[in-house]
Amino acid sequence: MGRGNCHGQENWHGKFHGFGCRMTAGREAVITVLQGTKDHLSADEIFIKARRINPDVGLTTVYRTLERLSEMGEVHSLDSGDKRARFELANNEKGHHHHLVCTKCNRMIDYDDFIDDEVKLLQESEKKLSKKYDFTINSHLIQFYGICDNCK
Amino acid sequence: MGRGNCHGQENWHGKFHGFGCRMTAGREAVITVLQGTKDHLSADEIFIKARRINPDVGLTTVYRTLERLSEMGEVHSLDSGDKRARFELANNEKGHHHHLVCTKCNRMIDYDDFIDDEVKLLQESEKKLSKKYDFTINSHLIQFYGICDNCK
DNA sequence: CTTTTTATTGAAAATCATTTTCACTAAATG
DNA sequence: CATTTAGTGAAAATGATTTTCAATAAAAAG
Ligand SMILES: [Mn+2]
Ligand SMILES: [Mn+2]
Ligand SMILES: [Zn+2]
Ligand SMILES: [Zn+2]
Repeated sequence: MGRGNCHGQENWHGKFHGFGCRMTAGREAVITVLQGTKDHLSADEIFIKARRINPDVGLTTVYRTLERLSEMGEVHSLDSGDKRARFELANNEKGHHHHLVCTKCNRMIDYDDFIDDEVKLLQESEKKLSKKYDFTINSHLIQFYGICDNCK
Repeated sequence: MGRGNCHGQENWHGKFHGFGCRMTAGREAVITVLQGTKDHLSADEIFIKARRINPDVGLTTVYRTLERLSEMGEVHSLDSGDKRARFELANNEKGHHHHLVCTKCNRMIDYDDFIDDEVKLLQESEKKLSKKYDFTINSHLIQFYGICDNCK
């Protein structure tokens, strides 16, 4: 029956190879952690979970892997207002979404409601702004800040 | 002719007093710097400019003043993607605006074009999202990321 | 104008997430 | 096997921000 890679699983080995990189045990652990959570984890939190999968992984490798994956466009680095970065897979089942950010516990809540309207408006703005300010727009950020249900 | 404070100048002494704080030479220097620039300066950049006004000001005082003013709602702390925070007066002649952020030089460019449409959409989203997610929304952030005219 | 109270200060040390260094290992290639 | 190059963990370095602490200045009280 062919050679693996059924069930829509991603060919990470191939993706890395395309960037002149190798798929290693450490990187696999980091990716497994990212695939196995709905949260927006910090490097440190990813490190702890990755260690449960492979106790040999070092924090340095977690940072390096996250940076590599960001460069490859496979991971998004998020700012929760906390001083540490948080990460999520770019291509997850959630699709394009924005975040509600709790200023008390720094939790980031996904939402994709009304996002089509938001994106449509942003695209119109982008077109006009990029012309007016001679500014090449590559991406946008929308976040709402406040207090989450847990925190009130 | 009364006692000062004509010409729409703000009564900083009174503002601080209202928060149980004192108006000092260091704080005045920081505020003067913020009032005198159109840029979005880092703490360090504010420190350097403040020193030209009052050579006795310390970097610590700059940080403390910026935090105090943020608590008072008089200063906005901004994230340029750079690792250091940038600051602007909350009540400046610019009014409510958003930013284009250059990912190459980290410059933040003000814009208020089309902002009414943006804000209107955001307010509608806010209403629905806060109900659906039981999330109390206090503020929002919109930024566009890309390459500024200087950098291309 | 004193005295007392309390906020503010600068310098130096501490914090803490992230990055860099370095000597070593593992993978790929021939 | 021999060579080349990517990847590694531990420890050290970095750099923005915060904290500590003893000294000072402003406000309030007398
Ligand atoms: Mn998300
Ligand atoms: Mn601005
Ligand atoms: Zn919360
Ligand atoms: Zn630029």
